Amino acid sequence: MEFNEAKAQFLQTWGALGSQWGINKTMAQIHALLMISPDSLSMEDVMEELQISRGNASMNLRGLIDWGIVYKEYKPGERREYFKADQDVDSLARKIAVERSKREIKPALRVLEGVKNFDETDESPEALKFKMKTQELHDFVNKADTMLEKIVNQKENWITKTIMKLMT
Amino acid sequence: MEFNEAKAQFLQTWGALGSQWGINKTMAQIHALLMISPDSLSMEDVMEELQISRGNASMNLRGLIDWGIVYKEYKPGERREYFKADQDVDSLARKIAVERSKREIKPALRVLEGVKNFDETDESPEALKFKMKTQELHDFVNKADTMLEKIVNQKENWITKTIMKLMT
DNA sequence: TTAAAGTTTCAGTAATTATTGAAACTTATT
DNA sequence: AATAAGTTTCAATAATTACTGAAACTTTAA
Repeated sequence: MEFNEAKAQFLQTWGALGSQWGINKTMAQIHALLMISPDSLSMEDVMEELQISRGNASMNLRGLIDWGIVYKEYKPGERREYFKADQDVDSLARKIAVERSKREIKPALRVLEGVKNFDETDESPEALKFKMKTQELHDFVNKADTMLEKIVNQKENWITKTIMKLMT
Repeated sequence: MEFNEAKAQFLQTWGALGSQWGINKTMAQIHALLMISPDSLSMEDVMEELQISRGNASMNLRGLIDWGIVYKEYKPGERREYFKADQDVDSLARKIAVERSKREIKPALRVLEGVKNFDETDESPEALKFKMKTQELHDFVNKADTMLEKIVNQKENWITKTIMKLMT
């Protein structure tokens, strides 16, 4: 296997993994590309490598910057912007976890809170079961979220550290 | 807020959460519906409640059974099949975690393994960086997967137990 | 062995999500 | 202040993914 083949397969796989985990394919691929590039890349470079349009590149680069995992870089004397991926895999994962908690888990928790005690007077079996189950789910999602926070808040190398703790 | 409103909102939210986490909306909604139902439901019931077609109901119920989180039930004397959700939220999450690891993480790991040592002789800066980064990512994904396994293998109430351990 | 009750499959269609490409906008340079 | 280099936006379109509905299939029971 030579370099370009390996690279294509990697970009492909990382893109697929991304879309399974809620990040769109192109965004994941751009990120992968920036991660393996020794130097930062211009938007043109990204468009060229991944064969995507300017609009697509622009939107997804912005998305990555919003996630806080890609930075703009300005080269002295150069007009155009260059992009660079956060090189630390741990910090990458930490940021993703924090963002997804904020964007998805926290809002869902709020809905569950609202819904679980909807009408104190309704004591039909359906209503009781509903209250019970939504309470349970709320507690569960809440615990999972708390766990995520704890894992993520170990300063560096959190995965290793957490595995260590779990080794008992 | 009265029951039906709360229920609709819950089904809605759980469906959205599902699709963000890689389970399709209808599948997540059927599952949610079965979880809050005091009795098991027939396919007709599910179709009726969620206003979906027979084909859709059939496929997604099968999907849920494949995930191992919904069971068929046969009522004595009755011809039709009834469906029932696993009632234990912990075991639900555990099964999802195990399945997703099997279906998505493990295959991605295999690709990363294949790709990270593609051509021993290529020592261009691009190739070196690529090797380094894919190695790093492989190690990371592998550790995350191991962590998931460890968390999941604590027999019951794994979230609570894991949080306890992390309390240090 | 036939009919009735129920379930599955899948081609066609609908809904959703991602992408393009060109125009509008911004910023720097002469 | 006009031009050039670069970036962003967004309506139109393409690609993907999910859903329908009817036909084919299976199982049970008369």
